[in-house]
Amino acid sequence: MDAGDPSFNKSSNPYVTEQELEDNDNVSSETGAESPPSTTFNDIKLSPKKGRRSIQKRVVSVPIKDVEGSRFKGESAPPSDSWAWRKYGQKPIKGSPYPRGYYRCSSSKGCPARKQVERSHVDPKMLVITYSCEHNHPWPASRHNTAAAKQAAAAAAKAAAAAEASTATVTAVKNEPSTSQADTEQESGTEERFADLTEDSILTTGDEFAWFGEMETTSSTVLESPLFTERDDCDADVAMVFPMKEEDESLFADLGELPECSFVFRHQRNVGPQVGIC
DNA sequence: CGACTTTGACCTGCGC
DNA sequence: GCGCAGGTCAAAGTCG
Repeated sequence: MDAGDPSFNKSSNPYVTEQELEDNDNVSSETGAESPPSTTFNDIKLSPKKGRRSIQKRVVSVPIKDVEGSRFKGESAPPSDSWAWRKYGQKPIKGSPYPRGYYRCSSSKGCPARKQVERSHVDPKMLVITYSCEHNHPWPASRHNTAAAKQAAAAAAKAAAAAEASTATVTAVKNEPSTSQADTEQESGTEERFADLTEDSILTTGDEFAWFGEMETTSSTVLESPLFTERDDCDADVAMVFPMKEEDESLFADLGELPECSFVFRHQRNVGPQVGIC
């Protein structure tokens, strides 16, 4: 399945919403404008630019509290995900009071993945993360397979403890009575997203960009959130089911060996995130 | 000591 | 062609 397949545009994350983005400049404002207290994915398939090959992007917006427990307390602290990222630049963005941080995947040599992290200037409580990767480039082994990975994992472990409280941040959004329009929209939207979580919403195997979804779903905050136990939808195409921490270990072990093999994340009520392996 | 962040400089695309 | 803005590079400093 090609990354351009419509199914790619849907995420397994029940809290994912999708938006059509024309370009990067719209990313922060668009996602921030909506600023639902949920994760937002946007897939962007860019034409070759600057002599680069086709680049795919996915935009994720996360509540900034999710990352407060991490070591990054600056303007744009990236939430922990399952890969190692190395910051290689930061630039002030015109029209935004917050700088944008540029991160490169350091999970492996030659890793093409990059991400940009910035605060939404519309909603400073939201972080807008743009993942990008060259199309057709296999996703490398997770950071767990590298020395840096181990170091990062150690740091992540620390952050995880600190992030434990932040997990409740997301949870509270779902469980507490809505006090704002945004909350109301988010909650109703959640149900819609659940309903919309069909076959098409699965990041299918063979799609080297399934990791986009994976990255977010493996975010410690999101993964541990009871939000993902809300899903009540069990399909036979789920090959494997892991408790989150097990998933972390098993998934990454396999990833390094099967870069071409993507994973399908499903989130089911009372079960938690699920991983499908082709 | 290696990996990381910071930060100013440089490069490139785009609009005028 | 010029200037602007976004993106990247690379040296220096920091951290574990």
